[in-house]
Amino acid sequence: MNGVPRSQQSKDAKKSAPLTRDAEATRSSILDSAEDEFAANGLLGARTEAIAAKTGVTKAMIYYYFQSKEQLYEAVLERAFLRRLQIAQSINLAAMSPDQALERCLRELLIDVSKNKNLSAIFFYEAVQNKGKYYNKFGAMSLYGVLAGILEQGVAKGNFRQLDPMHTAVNIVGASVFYFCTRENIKHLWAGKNLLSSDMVEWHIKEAIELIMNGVRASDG
Amino acid sequence: MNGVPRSQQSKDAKKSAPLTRDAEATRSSILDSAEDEFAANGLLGARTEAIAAKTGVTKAMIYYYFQSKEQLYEAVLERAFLRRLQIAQSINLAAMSPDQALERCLRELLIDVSKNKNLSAIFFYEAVQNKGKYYNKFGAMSLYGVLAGILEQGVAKGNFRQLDPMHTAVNIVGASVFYFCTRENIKHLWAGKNLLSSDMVEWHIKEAIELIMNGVRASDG
DNA sequence: TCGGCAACCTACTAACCAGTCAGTATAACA
DNA sequence: TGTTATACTGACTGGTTAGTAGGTTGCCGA
Repeated sequence: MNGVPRSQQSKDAKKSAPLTRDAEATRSSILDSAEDEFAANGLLGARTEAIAAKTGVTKAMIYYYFQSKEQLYEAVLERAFLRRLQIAQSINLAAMSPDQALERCLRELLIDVSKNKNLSAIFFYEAVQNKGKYYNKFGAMSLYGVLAGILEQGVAKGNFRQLDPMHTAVNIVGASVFYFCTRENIKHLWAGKNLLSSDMVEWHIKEAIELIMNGVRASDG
Repeated sequence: MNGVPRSQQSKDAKKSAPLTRDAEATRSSILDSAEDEFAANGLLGARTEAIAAKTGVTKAMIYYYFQSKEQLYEAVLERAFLRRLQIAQSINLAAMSPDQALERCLRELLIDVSKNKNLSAIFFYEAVQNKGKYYNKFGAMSLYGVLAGILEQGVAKGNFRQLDPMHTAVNIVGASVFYFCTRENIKHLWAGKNLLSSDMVEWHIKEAIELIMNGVRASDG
């Protein structure tokens, strides 16, 4: 039974259990639990005791690895954004037409958000509750810049209709992530179905991309 | 100096001041302050002391008029949704074409959300943090039903392309309200401009409606 | 002009929560 | 086998917060 902390050994493990006395695994495990807690309740509403309990360690461990609740939150954001950034940078958008670039960019965003169930809620809490205070350190807003750039080029080349790139970029992100953010609220529209199941996610991606691509395309394109 | 509670008299009034010993005015004034506080921090993060201070009364008054923080929250939701419902019901959508009905519906929603600066944040917190627990009492989800109904008819009549009405309704709401929810985070995209100013709101409404109407319309329509 | 009640306040409690600290257990190495 | 660094714990503190008990003030009717 190596790999499970004493307080959780021989019990039903709640989450990815850290290795016994494995600093790196414990740290990572705290980050996992913290991500869940921050996604559910935001920085303000998150309880350090709840994070500790979910990890299977005592609250003191949080302060052993992270100096404060705030710094733990920043670490969660940083980890989530490094993942996103790696995905975004792996695509060579410059080589594509605006049409292809936008669709590829959207599909990548939607897949990423659907895979990491906490991403959309953390993103939203950070924007609404913290007003982007911690985000801006990680250059997270670059997504809008990338989208607006693609849209601007598309307008110039005549692929897209006369639209405002920045407003449209914001509205596109809204159309894409709203489904994930509010999934617990809207799921009864589909009779309580799990909106993160692969068929529902695929369906959303299809509908979102169709709405957006038709929405930006020039009518004579 | 009638109309101002003692604790706020001869001071700089912070908000809509209740009348002295005017129960109805005080109650309404508490609701105003509570709406601000809940919009900023959610049910969990809201502080009753902050609501009391903003109103210019003591915390005990909140419990005099409302039995608990939770019931105060429900009262705030109810008031906000009665306003929305009245607006929605004042339009005779049945008499319009799907195209007209959708555009009218969206314009009305966007104007409403832009006028009540708290609406989008309260909506968001309720959906994400409370998972719609309190919403559903007021049939607030009817918005999705109305939109999906219009879309379904539009598809049947051939005005709109082959789309899924429910998914599209959700994505449309996302494209419309995301701007308002995240306004404090995205405002630096417009050099810190106030995104609720009338020219910015009009611009957003124009861009959102164009994106959505083009997004749903049949290409041969 | 006075009695009663509705509106309002002061001062409190019990519970909670972020953060600390003194100390214990364990792995790894001498 | 003993020493040490580090992972880890339980029990605590100070500050905060939802909610309450009981007293005070001002209005209105008789």
